[in-house]
Order: sequence, then structure tokens, then C-alpha cells
Amino acid sequence: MPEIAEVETVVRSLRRRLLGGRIRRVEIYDPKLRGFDAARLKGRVIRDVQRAGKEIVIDVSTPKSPRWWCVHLRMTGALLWRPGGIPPTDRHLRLRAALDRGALFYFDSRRFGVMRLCASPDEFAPAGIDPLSRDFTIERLADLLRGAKTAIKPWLLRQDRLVGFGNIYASEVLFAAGIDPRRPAGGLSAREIKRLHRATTHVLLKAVECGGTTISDFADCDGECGGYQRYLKVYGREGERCRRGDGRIIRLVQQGRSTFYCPSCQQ
DNA sequence: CTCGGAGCCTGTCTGC
DNA sequence: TGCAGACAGGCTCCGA
Repeated sequence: MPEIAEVETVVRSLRRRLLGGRIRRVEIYDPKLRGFDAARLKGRVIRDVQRAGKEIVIDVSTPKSPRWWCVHLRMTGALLWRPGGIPPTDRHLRLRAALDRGALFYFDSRRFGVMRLCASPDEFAPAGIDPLSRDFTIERLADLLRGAKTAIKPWLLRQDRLVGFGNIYASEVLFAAGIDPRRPAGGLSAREIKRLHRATTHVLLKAVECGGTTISDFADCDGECGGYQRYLKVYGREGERCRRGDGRIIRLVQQGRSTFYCPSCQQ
């Protein structure tokens, strides 16, 4: 489900709710999460909540025992905070963490989500550059793109060079940059790379500001839906008129995933 | 390096 | 109403 803007939104909402809270009890309801050492969380205080790529990182370190509780929501994972600790009715409840003033519930219908306890930041440090960080410059982007033969859209989905893109924002950013998703990544001109950089920053910041994109059920930990779906220009709009020019939105499949674009605005 | 396909899982929607 | 098939926002593995 969530891409960088949605994970950032969840992280911010979690930070508001969890900071300083002490974990009293953790219950796991999904055998797939058996490998997760939930017992080690008990008694720990939540020091911070950060984002590492698309992963949520909850710092539960003590001076003698550094530990980070890492959650990757993948497609359908969701974290919800309930002040009273009463769970929302959902048969996909996979984990419950009770704190002093409420409880955190983890849901995941498809069970693609991953949870782990890390002992060092090296274990969750993303390989790629975060497009919302200062490291994301035009020069770095140009370096990464150099020589790449893959089409730019599937290239954006690879997390080992840039982190955080998913299927929605990859299409949206390319539309904003006016670049055809089938173009070889390494074949973009300096001017196009500049446009891609600018579009990435612009689209992702706006999406974060809106609290992410809710197409079916994304929400932050308070159950608040995102608002960026109002601004989607191409994603999910196959056959509709382009909002900018005269074209109609086309859907095509690249490496097994849908890509949406406007053939008249994107060259 | 790059690509396509399968797999991990389950829910929803479409068409017959 | 039933049922098969396609499809879904993520990611990893394999073989060609």
C-alpha cells in the first residue's frame, strides 16, 4: 500500500502518539510474525519514530541495549493507535502492543508486511537516496541515472538507488516532469533530469503535506485518510482526458506493473 | 546488467 | 447467484 509519502504520514502520526510511551505488553496473532522477538519490547520506552525508506523505525533503545522496532507495511499493512486500547473490529489484526495510555494495533490482510527488531542502525539504513532528504540533488540523480538502460518508470521503482517510490508516485512524477515512462533512464537530457528532480520534490512534498494518497483504505495511525488523491493527474485515470492538454490517459504494463501517462504531455 | 515470471497472501471487481 | 480470472499501492528470487 504505502509509498514514501504515506509512510512519512504514518511516522508523523505515530510520533505524536507514541513518543515517551512505555510498552507494557505485546501480543502476536499471526504465526508469520513468530520470528519477531516481541518479548524484547516489553518494558521499553519509545524514544523516537523515524522513517528509513519505506520502513517505519521505532527507537526503543536503552543505554545498554540499543534496539529499533522496524515495520515495513508492504501492500496492506496498517498501524492504528487507540487511546482506550480497544481494537477496531478487523479480522486482519496481526499484533497488539499495549502502552500506558492506549494500544497500537497492526493489521495486514495480505500479510506481506514485515516486522523485525534491529540491534544496529546499519540493519535498517536504506541503500538508496531518500528523495525527501538533502542528499537528493540533481547531481546525485544524474549520477544514478547514468548508463541505465531500463525504462525510467520501472527504474524509479527500484529501491537500491532512490528509496520511496511506488507505483502511484512514479507515474505522477513522470507526468509532472513531462517525461515518457518508456524512455531509457540513462537517456534523459540534463534539462530533463532537472525537471525530474524538481517534479519528484514537488509531488512528494505536496503528497506529504496532504497526508498521503488514499485510494481504498490508507490512513494514518489515527485513522485519518490522506488527501493527495485529489491531485492525481494520471494514476488510475485510464481513458480519461488529460487535465493539462488534449490527450487521453493511457495505461500500459511495464515489468508487470501498471503505468499511467499522457502521450501528448509526456515525451 | 536487464528482463520476465513466479511467489508471497488475500480481497475485490469484472464478465460470463 | 456462482465462479473463474484479472488485478491490486511491495519486494525478492530465479533463470534466460
